Amino acid sequence: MQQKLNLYNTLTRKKEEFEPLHAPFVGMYVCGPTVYGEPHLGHARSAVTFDVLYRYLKYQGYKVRYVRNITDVGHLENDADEGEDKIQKKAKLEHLEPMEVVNHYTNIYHQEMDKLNVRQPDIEPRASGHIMEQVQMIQEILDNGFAYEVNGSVYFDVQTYNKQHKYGKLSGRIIDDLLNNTRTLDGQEEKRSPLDFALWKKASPTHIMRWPSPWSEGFPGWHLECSAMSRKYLGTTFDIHGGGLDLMFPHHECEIAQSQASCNHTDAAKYWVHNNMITVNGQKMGKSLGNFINLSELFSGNHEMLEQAYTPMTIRFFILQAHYRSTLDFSNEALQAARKGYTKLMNGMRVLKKLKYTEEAVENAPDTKLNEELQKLTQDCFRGLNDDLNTAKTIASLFNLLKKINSLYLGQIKMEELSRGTFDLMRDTYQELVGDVLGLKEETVGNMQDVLDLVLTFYKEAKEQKAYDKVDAIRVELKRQGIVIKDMKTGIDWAYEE
RNA sequence: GGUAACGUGGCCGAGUGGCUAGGCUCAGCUCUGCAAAAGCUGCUACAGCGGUUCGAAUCCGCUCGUUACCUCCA
Repeated sequence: MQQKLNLYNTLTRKKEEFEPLHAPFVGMYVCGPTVYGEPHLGHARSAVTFDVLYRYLKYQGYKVRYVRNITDVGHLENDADEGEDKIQKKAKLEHLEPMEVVNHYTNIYHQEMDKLNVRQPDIEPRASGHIMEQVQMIQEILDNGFAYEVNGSVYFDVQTYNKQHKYGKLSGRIIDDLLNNTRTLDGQEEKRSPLDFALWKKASPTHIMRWPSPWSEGFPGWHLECSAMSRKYLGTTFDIHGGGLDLMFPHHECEIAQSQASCNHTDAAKYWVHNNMITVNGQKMGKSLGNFINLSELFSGNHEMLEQAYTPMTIRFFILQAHYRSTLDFSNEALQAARKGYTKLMNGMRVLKKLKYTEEAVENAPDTKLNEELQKLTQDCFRGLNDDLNTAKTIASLFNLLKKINSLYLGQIKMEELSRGTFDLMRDTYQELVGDVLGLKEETVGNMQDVLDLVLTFYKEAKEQKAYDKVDAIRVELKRQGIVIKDMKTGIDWAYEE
């Protein structure tokens, strides 16, 4: 119906028309969180961005297999041999088993994602559950001559690899520049080159998380898990690989190299998609800078940078109102504006439910110009999404559509001016894009208890006035909602219907 | 130091040569018992300086400013 989806491919630095390798199937892999801390706004952006991509692909009829991993091992504090595993470090701090840490933060991640209406991926593999696959992959890379073993650890040989393939193709890095500018880190004497990265690390005596391997008792390197798990569930080459822009180098670059080195498949994925960062006062929000805001803090308002609490849908809308490849600056003002914009869209959903196309209107000739305008507006909504998932554009178009919807509701535009087809198109486009694709849903506002108390006050007044028709009406409606009124000598109260 | 971006009106944020972005804020109008909602109208823009072009926020150059990646981070 519309033009096709175009995606910006980091690999080619161009927008490309999306063409699956094996339509109608689409394989999509996105780097998930390392579960050693609470999810923050940055996690939300990545998750929401790829959630919309997932939803839109499904909306277009593709059969999508969406894999998003949980990193629960191998992610070190830094690249040096002494670098401590993030999970293990946290476990020590809190006197917990590493897997307790992992479970704890994985659960929180899931809860927060649910609140943001982020759909669960089809497969959510954990690195620690795929050690065998990773060991096998290392063996292949060794056999192909692109890795070497030193003291029980295995490193990827970047320079040997670079002679046959191009290391740095994704991030646009030149290997000589890297060599000249890499900072010297402690504990790298095992490596032949500072650019080499670990595939397997021998565990030091104090290291808790360890597995047997042909080389030593140890643990896999961070970059390996994504290669091994994407290959296992999506095949050696798949359609889309996503993640945050900060993972492009070295993480994704290493993934491409590992894939090529192990099974000689180029690029691992056809489209590499990266979301940009969220900034605070123009600076990246990140763990290392300590300026990040956890999602739970946003939802509760409990953070010094927050003037108030913001609901999950406000956050989702805030993220979607910018294009995913732009940085997005956090501020209370911006979030407050997002809240209002979101509410406006939701009010539109409610209005639309009440609007009915009147059949008798067909007698009158529709306004051709208006119909064409509305059809163009609906097309604009899709055009935005198709243009590299530009949700900002789509939302702008939805607001334009909303003006017409509100005008219809107020009778400023007469229903008979529309053709049935135009009305259906407008309604379906709005409802499906807002609800199914953008994933915005209604949040109940206010406190049910307060509303009920108010109803009971009117109920009591009606009884005192002996207006029993009103009294009965209130009873009937509340009962329909599963609530019964209890008239007691001591007062009036309500209870759930048993 | 290397590489790559970015600088849009009070705020956020789209827009890669000519077509109103949009949201929030502010002011006015319509509607309205009051108010709100909604609709309509208005208000301030493209960091600066040059250049290319019939025409540039959009292409090129320089200057200023900001950021990211190069080490863990979505």
